Amino acid sequence: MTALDNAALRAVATAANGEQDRRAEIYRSAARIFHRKGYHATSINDIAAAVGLTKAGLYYYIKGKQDLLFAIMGFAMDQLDEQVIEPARRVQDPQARLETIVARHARLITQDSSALTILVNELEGLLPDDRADIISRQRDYVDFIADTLAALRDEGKVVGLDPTVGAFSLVGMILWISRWYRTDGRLDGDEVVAAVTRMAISAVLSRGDYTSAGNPEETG
Amino acid sequence: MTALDNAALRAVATAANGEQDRRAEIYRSAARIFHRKGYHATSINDIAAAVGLTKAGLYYYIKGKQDLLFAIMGFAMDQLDEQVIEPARRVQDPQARLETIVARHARLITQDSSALTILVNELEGLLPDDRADIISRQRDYVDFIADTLAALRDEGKVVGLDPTVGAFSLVGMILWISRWYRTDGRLDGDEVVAAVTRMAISAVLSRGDYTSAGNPEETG
DNA sequence: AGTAGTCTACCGACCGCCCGGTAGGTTGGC
DNA sequence: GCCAACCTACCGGGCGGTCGGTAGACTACT
Repeated sequence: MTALDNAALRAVATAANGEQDRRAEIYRSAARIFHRKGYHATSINDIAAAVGLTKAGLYYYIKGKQDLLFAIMGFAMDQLDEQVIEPARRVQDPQARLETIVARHARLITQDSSALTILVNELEGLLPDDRADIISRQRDYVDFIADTLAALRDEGKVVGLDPTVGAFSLVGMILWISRWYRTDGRLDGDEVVAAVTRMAISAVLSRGDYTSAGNPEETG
Repeated sequence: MTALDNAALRAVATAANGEQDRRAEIYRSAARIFHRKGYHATSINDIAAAVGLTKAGLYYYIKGKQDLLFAIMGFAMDQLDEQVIEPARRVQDPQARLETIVARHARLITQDSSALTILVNELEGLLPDDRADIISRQRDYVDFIADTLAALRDEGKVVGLDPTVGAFSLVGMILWISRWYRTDGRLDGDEVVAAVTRMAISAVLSRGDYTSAGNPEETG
C-alpha cells in the first residue's frame, strides 16, 4: 500500500466512515452491556467507559439513554426482518417456510443474542411511542408465523393447534436459547439450531396416533 | 363503615394474623410491580405507595430491596417445588410425568405469573450468594426435566433429542406464556395449558416418519 | 511558509433529581 | 406506661444530562 493509498483511505475513513464506526462501536458495546446487566441497571457511565470515553464525550454521539435503547431495538428488529422474515417470505411451501423461520431466528441468536434479547426484555424502558412501534413490528412477526401455521393446517399437516398459541410457543422456545446457549458449551451453534428446529417442527406437526399417557389429575 | 366496624376489623387483623397478612400483601404487591416495571425500575416508594405506607413505614416490614426480591424468588421457587416437582416425582411413567410437569408449570403461570416471571428475569438484581442459591435450584429443575426426557429416550419414545436441549426448550415454551397470555383473552387458562402441554409432548416424542420439508439453504 | 480561523471530537465540572436507607419521633390500643 | 406500627425529615450518593471549554487537525488567506 502506497502512501497515497493510505492517505486516501484515511481521508475516506475519517471523513465518511470514521464517525459511523465509532457510533457502531458504541451501539455494539451498549447492546452487550444492556444484555448482561439490563437496561435500568446500566449507567451511561458504564457504556462510556466501555468505549473509552467520558460521559460527556459519549453524548457527542448519542441523544440520550432511551434513544440508544430504541436504536438497538430497531437494529434487532431490522435484523429479524432482513435475515428471517424476508428470506422466509420467499419460501412457498409452508413447512419449509417454518423451518426457515425457526432455523434462521435461532441462528441469529446463537451468533449474537445481545440486541435480539434486549428487543424482548427491555420494552418497558422505551418511551410510549417507541414502544408502540416495536410492539407493532413484533406482532407482525408473530402473525407471520401464525399465518404459516394456518397454511400448514389448511394442508392437513397441523391439526387441532391454535396458530396463535403455536406461534407464541415456538417464539418462546427460540428466544429462550439466549438464556442457556453458551458458545463454549457441549454443542456448537449449528447443532443447537438443528435440534431446536427439529423440535419446533415436531411440536406443530400432528401425529395421527397421538394419545396422552394418561394423566387424569391434569386432564380431568 | 362505623368506628366500631373499623376497630373490630383492625383488632382481628392485628391480633391474629395482622402482621403476617400485611407482610404477605407487601410481597404480593412488590411481586406485581416488579413484574410490571422490572426490579430496577421499581422504587421502594412505588411499593410503599401500593400498600398505603410511606417508605419508612415499609421498612418496618422489610430489610431492604434486595431481600424483598430474594424473598419473592424464593417463594416462586417454593411454588415450583411444591406444585410441580413434588407432584411430578410421584408419577412413575415418564411421559405422564412430563405431562404433569408441563401442565402444572403452565397452570401456575396462567394463574399468577408475577413471582415465577421475576424468578427468571431478575436474577442479576440479587446478591451473588442469593443468586447462586436460586440458580442452583433452577438447575435442579431443568435436570429433573432432562432426566425425564432421558427416561423417555430409554423407552424409545424419544429419539435423537438431546435431553438438556429438550428440557431448556420446553421451559422456554412454558415461561413465555406469561408474556402473551391474557386473562381476558380469546382462550381461557385451561385451554392454554392444554394446548401448550400437547405441543410440548409432541415436540419431544419422535415421529418415525419425520422428514424435513426440504430446505437446502438451511440444512446444507 | 506562516498564520489566523474553523470544526470535530472530545473532557472536567457541574446541575437537579431521585434513589435506598435511616434516625428519631408520634400515636393509638393494650 | 409501653410497645407495635407507623410517620416526617433527612442523608450520602449516583443518576441522566448539560455547559463551557479546548487540543489538534485541517483550511484559507496572505
